[in-house]
Amino acid sequence: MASTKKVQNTHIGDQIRQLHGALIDIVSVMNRPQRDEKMVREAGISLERALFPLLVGIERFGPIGVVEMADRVGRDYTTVSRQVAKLESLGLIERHGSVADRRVREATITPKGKAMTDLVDSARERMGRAIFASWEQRDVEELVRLMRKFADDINADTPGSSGDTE
Amino acid sequence: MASTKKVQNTHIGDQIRQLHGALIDIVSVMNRPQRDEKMVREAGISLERALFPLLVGIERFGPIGVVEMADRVGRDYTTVSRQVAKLESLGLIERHGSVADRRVREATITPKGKAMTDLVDSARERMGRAIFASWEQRDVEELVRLMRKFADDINADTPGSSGDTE
DNA sequence: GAAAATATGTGTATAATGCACATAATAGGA
DNA sequence: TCCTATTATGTGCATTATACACATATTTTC
Repeated sequence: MASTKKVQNTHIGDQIRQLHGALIDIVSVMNRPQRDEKMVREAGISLERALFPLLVGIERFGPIGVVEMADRVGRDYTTVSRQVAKLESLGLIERHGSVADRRVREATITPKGKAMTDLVDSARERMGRAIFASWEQRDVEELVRLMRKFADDINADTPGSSGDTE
Repeated sequence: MASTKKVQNTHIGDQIRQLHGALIDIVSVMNRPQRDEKMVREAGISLERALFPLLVGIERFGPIGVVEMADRVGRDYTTVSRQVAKLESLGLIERHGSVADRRVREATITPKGKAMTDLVDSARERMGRAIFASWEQRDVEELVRLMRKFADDINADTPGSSGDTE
């Protein structure tokens, strides 16, 4: 029991390091703003760098309030408040007071905003297809399954929005 | 839900969407600055938000020049130039002219900087252990293997540093 | 060796960010 | 019910981050 556990402990430490390394590499590619921005600019629309993640987040998680969104992107909610207002003024999102809680002004993507995220989505899908073309179907399925599981667990492990203040 | 395998094209599109969603969730957790910053602050050191990714990148990829680093984090190299200079003035990294190319001033992490990244590393390992405690050993191995494979392929697919400049 | 390309750095204007503070709505207890 | 604490949102303001224009040093190419 003891010796097995010990070996396993060092092993999992190594695995966590490897996993983190892979994530850094992936995010590194995702971070290159040229891809998204260039594409969007070619579509005749210009959007500030910091606004894009918010637009994508609203498309994905909307209707969503400012505070929850801020927690997701890891920025102060006052910052997000301004940026969401900007997205609204650009006509890319809409906001309506929540019926359940009238303090919340829930943001939803508009068709105009959706058109922009669709552009990026299709580009991402093209890239994904190119990458997975050489993969075993089973490996793709496993990657999706395990990545989803990992995301769920890491989210569950995190106290989320309320436990981490200060 | 739908009958599997039949239309592989739509299936892979769906898988890519799921994968992207999982990645967003994971990055969302990684993005929460509270964890890293709070920990570092508790260690008696205060470090600006934007400097941390650079420090981690230098620890991981160093010795590395400004331009390559900028490409990795997706910021203009003039921005990175200033921030790397700041890290240097804080004694967290060192820079020496490359012998192969004297234009390049390669940045390397110092023991003081390493102590900071080690703090975060150990916190990440603790979190990872907590999450994977309930996982099948085989699933962990598969996640690591496939995530690494995915990172490699996505990096290979990307033209890298030079092919994307406007 | 001259010209083009590359790595780095600085000046400057603009955008982003966060803190202090304010307002409105909800929740919970007396 | 009223009173207080909490939460969601927004604004004023100072600071930081960012990127473009420009400059310098070095390498590469022809």
